[in-house]
Amino acid sequence: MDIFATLQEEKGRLSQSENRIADILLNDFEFAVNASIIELAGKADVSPPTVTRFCRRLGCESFSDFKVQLARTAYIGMRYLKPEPKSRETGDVAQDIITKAQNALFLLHRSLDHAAIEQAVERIASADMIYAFGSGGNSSMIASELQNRLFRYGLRVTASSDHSMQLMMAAAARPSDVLIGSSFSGRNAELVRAFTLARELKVPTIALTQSNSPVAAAATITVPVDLPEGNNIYRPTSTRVAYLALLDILASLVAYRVQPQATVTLRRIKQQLVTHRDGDDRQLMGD
Amino acid sequence: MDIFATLQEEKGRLSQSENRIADILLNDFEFAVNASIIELAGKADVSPPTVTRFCRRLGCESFSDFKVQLARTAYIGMRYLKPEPKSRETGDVAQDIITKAQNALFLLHRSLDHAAIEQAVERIASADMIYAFGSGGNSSMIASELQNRLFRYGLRVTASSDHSMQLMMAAAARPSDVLIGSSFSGRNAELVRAFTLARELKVPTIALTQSNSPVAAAATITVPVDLPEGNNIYRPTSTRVAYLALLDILASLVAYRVQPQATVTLRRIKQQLVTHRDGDDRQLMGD
DNA sequence: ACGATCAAAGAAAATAATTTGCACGAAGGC
DNA sequence: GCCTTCGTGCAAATTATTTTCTTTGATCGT
Repeated sequence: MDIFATLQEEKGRLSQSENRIADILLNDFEFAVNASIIELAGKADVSPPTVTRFCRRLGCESFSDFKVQLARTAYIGMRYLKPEPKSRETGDVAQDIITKAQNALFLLHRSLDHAAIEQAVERIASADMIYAFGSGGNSSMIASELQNRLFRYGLRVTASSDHSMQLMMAAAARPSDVLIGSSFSGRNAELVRAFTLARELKVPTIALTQSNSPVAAAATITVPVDLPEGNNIYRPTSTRVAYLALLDILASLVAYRVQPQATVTLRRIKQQLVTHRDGDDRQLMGD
Repeated sequence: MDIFATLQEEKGRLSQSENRIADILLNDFEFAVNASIIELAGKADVSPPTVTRFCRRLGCESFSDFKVQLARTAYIGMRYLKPEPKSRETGDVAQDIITKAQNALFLLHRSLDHAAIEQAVERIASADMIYAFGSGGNSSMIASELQNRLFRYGLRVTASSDHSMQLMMAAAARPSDVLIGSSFSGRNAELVRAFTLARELKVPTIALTQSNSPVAAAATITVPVDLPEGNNIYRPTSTRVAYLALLDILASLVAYRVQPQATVTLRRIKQQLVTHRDGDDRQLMGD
């Protein structure tokens, strides 16, 4: 499916020569994608047949198939290695932001934990009440977004970005409910406290956060999101885009799970909007 | 730079045979990217040399160069033509959402109106007060996100998703201020009303919305966002991701414009967070 | 209307790239 | 220590691609 993923897997089993080829792919990808098999072989100090065999090993039909696969994946996947943007021109800034966002999506996709997602979906879809917690701009957006998405499917949900409220809500929750908490850093101490309280009360909790973090440790189910961040403080957060995509995935799966209910509720909301001719109605639904 | 952009430009000047080749690229791109020159020529009912000439015309060195370029761009750009996702399996749903989001970013990037962005940035950076308006879940998120981003640079900004408040705020605004309104559909009547009022009061307005829409028409500056939407009502909104990226672009450019001020304010905010050891502090800043 | 001129496109030949088959040598197991 | 297996390169065979040359058909001026 994806060359670099395969390369990762096979890495250990590669021979010396094959490793030299792999190094070129990783280090001078631009060259690799444009080179002929002979040029590539020359640079790696191996014979062309070795390159062919290498391609086969990675699951490609032929060398040219390999190049196409490579070009495909890498347009997205390799840009991370590039340094900071060239200038402050509109075009460059835009390119940088867009590319990083696409990359974040790419990395998210590659690192998704399907089992965790399925567990989380199961819990959410069957909960009597859903509490969505998150603070600090980014995560509070995620929390309210969760509410925004889930209520449409006829689920009972509330969001809070207020630490004190979160604690009180956690105290009020029951084992048939679920707490979903988002923390980009995984170090939101207040959220950990709420999760710990929930655990004592046997209320299941779902964390959307970095793995190996305090928040992750405190949760029943962790859906991990592990992405590198850029270091330009003015330049934000391709991570946020990844979180939104993850939310979309979760919400879509939940929707499928509760479908009959969802269809009815959506119809009712739509009815409501059309009746009132709200300007943004199409978006609210087409969302 | 980008094969499909070039194809667009050259379109008119292509001969019959070359047009047949172009059609195959557009319609059966999967085939085109995997085929040899002979297969492609066969399918287009032309001779291999014609294909070579076609590639050259599009600015490529050779046929294989062409295939690489094609694979590169198209991994992102062409998936729109594909029908709905295959199943409701976690993996397929995830793939669909991620791909659509990446596509939205790709399309956004291609359609960005640099001039409009620069005008908007200029207005925002020099405004005495910024009012960010948006309603209905998606756009209200954009509005609060604008606030979340801009206050960090030491700008005076408030956000509202409340129609009545928006009208009142518009009435209170001055010509040295600016109103920024987001509407995914471009048909938010209340926002149009606020913009119209602002125009009477000579308060400049910036719309983030579809071009050729009522909201766009009512605004002083329109930063257009024109993207196709999927039609699965459970499946949301790669558009939102595009809006967020656009916001990032605007905010980053504004930040550069007001940099000295921004650095000071950011330092102060960070100080504040570190002092209070808020869990998510890194994110708030790394944002 | 006729011929000159030119662009477009294909056929065949030339070239280049890629793959296959085979043989050799080194590493590791018996 | 021998045999097996794997990795590798060489050379030949195959295949793909490009170049060159030629034909076709259209356009334009006389």
